[in-house]
This record gives sequence, structure tokens and C-alpha cells, in this order.
Amino acid sequence: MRGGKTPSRAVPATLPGLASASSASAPPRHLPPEAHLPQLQQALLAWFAAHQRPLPWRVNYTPYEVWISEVMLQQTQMERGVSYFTRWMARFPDVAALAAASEEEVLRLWEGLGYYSRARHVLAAARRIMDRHGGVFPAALEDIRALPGVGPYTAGAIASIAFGEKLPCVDANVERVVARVFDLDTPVKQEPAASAVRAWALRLVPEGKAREHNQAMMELGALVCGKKPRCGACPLAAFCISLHLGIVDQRPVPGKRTPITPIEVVTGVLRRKDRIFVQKRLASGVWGNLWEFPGGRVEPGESPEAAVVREFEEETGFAVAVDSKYGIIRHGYTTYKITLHCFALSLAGADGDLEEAPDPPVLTAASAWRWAPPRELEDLAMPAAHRKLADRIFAADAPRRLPGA
DNA sequence: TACTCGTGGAC
DNA sequence: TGTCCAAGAGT
Repeated sequence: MRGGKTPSRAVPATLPGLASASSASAPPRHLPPEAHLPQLQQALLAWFAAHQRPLPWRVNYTPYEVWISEVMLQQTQMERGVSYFTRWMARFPDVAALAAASEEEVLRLWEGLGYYSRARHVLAAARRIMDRHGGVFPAALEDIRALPGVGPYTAGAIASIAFGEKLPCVDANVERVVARVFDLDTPVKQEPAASAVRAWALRLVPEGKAREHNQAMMELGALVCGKKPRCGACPLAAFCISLHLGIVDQRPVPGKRTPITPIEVVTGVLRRKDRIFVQKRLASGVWGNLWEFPGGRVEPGESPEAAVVREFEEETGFAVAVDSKYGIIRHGYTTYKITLHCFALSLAGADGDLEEAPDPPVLTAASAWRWAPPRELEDLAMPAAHRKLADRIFAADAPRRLPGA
């Protein structure tokens, strides 16, 4: 909010469980949160009981389901996770089923969610649970925390939501809620605010209600106390210091942002008869172990056509020629925004109807390769931009079945 | 501490 | 179209 304008979103003069103000236009009474923790906790729990969304992982609360849902929802919007979670549970109903799966299949079910190391870690953790915990999900916080891909947040979430331990979950929602209610005036992800958030989050957890409370804090952050807060609907409005001070819009204090770099990238679809060349990316780095069409960055001053021929030769040893341009796909990831130029390629000097297979590629940026019929591309996990391209090219021969629908 | 690691929704 | 950013973890 700029220019000192009074917030138009009024707090109701009468709040649940509070005496109404003497005048209808009087500002709401403020109850300092530190001195009213039990009331705050109760208001939050009551709100959650009435307003929580029905979600598939809020049915059984098994450690396995809580774990998978928490990892899937890292840096992912809740609504988006539902279809992935449902499909996952149908295929991998328990730790043993997951541990027995191939990484290829796990990545394929994860395709589109991003941050693919999460999927590789989840599989590694499932196998560790089979090996070291007899197939039973560990209940001790330190054992949970030791699982691959389980950090402080996820460990606390599993321990509290699945096992009922009195621990806080501190995610971006909780950081935002705490920063507003307690008026933290420095960036929440850095010290000293980070420690203050953890301390308040812990003090807020009511005895015996960790599961409900922690989910309530996050649900409140998602539904009410979001980027644009709806303080008129907030059960914590009476306690919120920054609301009382009229500076809710200044909390939380934003941290540093990394600039977004635009880059030009090319990729080539090399077809030979009815097959397409794809390669499997290395395990490390972006899109680790996913399949892709070869390609790379356009050098300064280089044309996209020249770049795709050069990149293809560098990565596979194949001499290729550009047949045509499919078009451009715009895509972004974290700190980059990509303009992807997509080309149809053929082997240079070949007529495309070669009976004998070409020499094997000499891979420099991949661990495996394949000449795949179009329909088999459906079974390979690919980065979103390459999946888009595959869909665009092969929509006629191979209608998509995943994900979502 | 600071950077990397994806993607798509909301505005 | 641009910008922020969402139930973070690993290095």
C-alpha cells in the first residue's frame, strides 16, 4: 500500500468471542498475541475446523502419505499437487511398492512438477526405509530427518502431522503469518527474523494439537494470509500486531531477489524413418536423468540454425542438417527465461530411408540414448518444454495420456 | 550464506 | 507480457 492510504479492508467491529466495541466505527480491540496465546490457538483451530479444504492426504494421515504429500508440495501450489498425489498413490500405495519401482517410472509420474531431485530422493528414501527400518516408516525425528530429501520443514511436518509430535512446521506460509502477527521487521528468511519465526512457531503449537495446528497455520497462509491478505476473514485479526498498526501490507519484509536472465536455446528433433533420437541427461544438474532432444545455448552472434547443428554434433557426434523450424517455445525456470528454438533435423548425407542403422552416437552430455517411436516418448520423463514440443509434433500419431487427465 | 534446482498460477 | 512466488533441500 502506497501513500499512507487507510486500508479499505476493515476488521469487523465484532469478532468471534470478543466483546463488541462501544461504537460501530471504533477500531477493533487489539489483543497482543504474546499475552493471548491460548485464545489465538483456539481461534485458529476453530477456523481450521470450519474452513479447511478436503484433501486426499487429510484422510488417513499415514506417515507415507504425509511424507509424499509434503515432498510433492514443496515449492508447489496445493491444487496442483492433488492430481499428482492421487495418481502416485494408485501406483505406489506404500513404501514397499515405491522402493520396488524403477527410477524411470518414478520420474515419469513426477514429470511436470519440477525439482526432479525430489523424486530421486523419495525413491532413495523408500529403499532406505526398506533396508534400514524393515519397511516401517521411522517415527523418530532424527531418523526422519536423515532420509534423503527430508529437510527441517518436512521432518517437522511428518513428525507432527503423522506422529503428533509437538513441533512446529515452518514453511513460507508460517513465515508470512508469524511475520504479520508478530510484526517482524526484517526479511523472514534471514537472521535474526528466521530464529524469531521458529521460536514463535514453536510457542504457538498447542499441547496435543500439533497435527491440526500446523496444518491450520499453513492453510491460513494459503487461504487468508496470502500475498494479498484478506484480514476481514482472518481468525487472527484481533491478535495481529501489523494489522493493528496498519502495516500488514509491509509484512513480511521481502528478501533479496535474484534477477532473471533471458537466454536463447535450441533443440533438434532428429527423425530417421519412424524413430526419433532422444538422450538421457546426466544425473547431476538441471533435469537430471530426464530424457530430451539434444540441444543447447545459442552463442553470441550465432544463428539458431547454426547453433542446433553445432550442439547436436557436440553432444552426439551426428552430422545433421536442418530440415525445417517447428517454432519457438517460451519457458522459464527459476532464474532463467528461455526462448527455445525447435528444429526438425535429418542426418546429413543420408536420405532418411536408410535401411541400416546409423553409427551409434558419441554422447558428451548424456548417459543413454534411444531411437524411439513417437508413442514411446510418452513413457519417458521429459522436461516440460520438451514435452510441449513432443506433444506439438506428435499429437496426431500419439495423443497424450499423462499427466492430469 | 548464497546459489541451484522447475513449473505454472495469480495478478 | 512481466513479475512474483508456492507445504524447501542440497551444496
